Amino acid sequence: MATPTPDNTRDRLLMQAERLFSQKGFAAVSVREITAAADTNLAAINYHFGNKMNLYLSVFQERWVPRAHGVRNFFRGYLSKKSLPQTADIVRAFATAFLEGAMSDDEMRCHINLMLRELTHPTEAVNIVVSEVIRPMHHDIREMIRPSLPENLDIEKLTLSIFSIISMILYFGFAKPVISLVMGREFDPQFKSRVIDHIVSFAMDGMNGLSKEET
Amino acid sequence: MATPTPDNTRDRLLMQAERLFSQKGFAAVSVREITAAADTNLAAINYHFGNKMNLYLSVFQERWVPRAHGVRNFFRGYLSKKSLPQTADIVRAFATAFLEGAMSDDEMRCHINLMLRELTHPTEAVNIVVSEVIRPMHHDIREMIRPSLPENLDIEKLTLSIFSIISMILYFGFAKPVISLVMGREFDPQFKSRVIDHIVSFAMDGMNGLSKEET
DNA sequence: GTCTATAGCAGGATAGAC
DNA sequence: GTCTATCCTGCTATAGAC
Repeated sequence: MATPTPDNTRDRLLMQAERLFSQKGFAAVSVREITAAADTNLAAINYHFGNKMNLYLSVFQERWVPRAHGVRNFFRGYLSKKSLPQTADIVRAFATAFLEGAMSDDEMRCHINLMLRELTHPTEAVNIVVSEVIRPMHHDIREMIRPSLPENLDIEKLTLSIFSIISMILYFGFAKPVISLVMGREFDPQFKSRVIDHIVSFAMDGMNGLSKEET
Repeated sequence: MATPTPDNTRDRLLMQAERLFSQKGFAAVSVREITAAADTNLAAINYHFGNKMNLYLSVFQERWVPRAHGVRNFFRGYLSKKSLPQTADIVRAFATAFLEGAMSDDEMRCHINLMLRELTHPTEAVNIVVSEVIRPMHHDIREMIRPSLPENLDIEKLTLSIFSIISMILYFGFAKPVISLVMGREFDPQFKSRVIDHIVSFAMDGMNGLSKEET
């Protein structure tokens, strides 16, 4: 099975809570709904996590962060096939890790939804998201790309470009339904790889500007 | 005053509802909170809108859509200064309309939050968002840019590029706090105009690929 | 149109048996 | 660790006075 149901109550609660929170948001999910989905009793959340908010934070600590590390490892594994990765390889690895690697569509949607919710409407969990994942991710990419670029490069420009790449990957990840609607095309594997090609070529051309001297 | 308090109860409800829904989301806001903020009684929402969900939809119809049209008008006004707008002008007008034109920071944040929430967690309101705003916006931009591009252009590529531009503008709009955190820099007007310059140059270079012949 | 009062129910949390 | 029973608060929605 892709996601075997844990035999331990605490883990079942975490798993179902993550699924439901990512679909509906913190406020829209009741503890009754979670405990029913996890096939246990109403008191289980308070016993294992103290309260609902603490369960939400635990979802980030114990499920979201490890999965983000999974994406990071997929990204690194994808890159390690190349002996001397060029910038295009790095961007492709990153886009691939998010859009078709590392996990199933549903899992990715769940993962991105939780993150987006925290970015648009921060709770305490945003600190985990930024410090454990977003900041290290930026650091990784920046240091990987930097060697291919001029030494006197404006670091701020590079960082803005990385944000641009992330913005595209996130948007093409979460706005799939809208994109399908506007383009009149299913988001099937063929289209997905077309999107990745687009992101890579758009980003590579976009980053050309980094090497140009500008006053 | 920037946002004069309407003397009519219905409009006060719409105004406060929009503010609160955009900050916390539909489920996290209670009708008590809205009616209190609108300085009226608990029954007012049911009287004027029937129920809470209908109030939410009315916010989109009567406040969100008109404001989106305001952004569109700002965009067009900005462009009309140029007699023959080039693609760079169009992208700059679009980014400027979202990031520093048309409305205050708070109003823009409110506007984008409502939209993002619908894109990531659609309710009935997503139909309004896509059909009234996103689709027409794509159409406008596509038809404006097209004359500067080769006739045999792959329309799908152009559409993907427009999505990329939108993704950057949205991301730089909603992830401001995270960007400030990662870059260690305030999102002041100076930085904002730097961001717009970045988006324009990244997008222009990114779209270079459109003219190139590719098999 | 506006308000008070309240019905009727779902929410999170807890106590205490097993 | 697990469960049932229950508390009490807060919710949406409505009835009916003014």
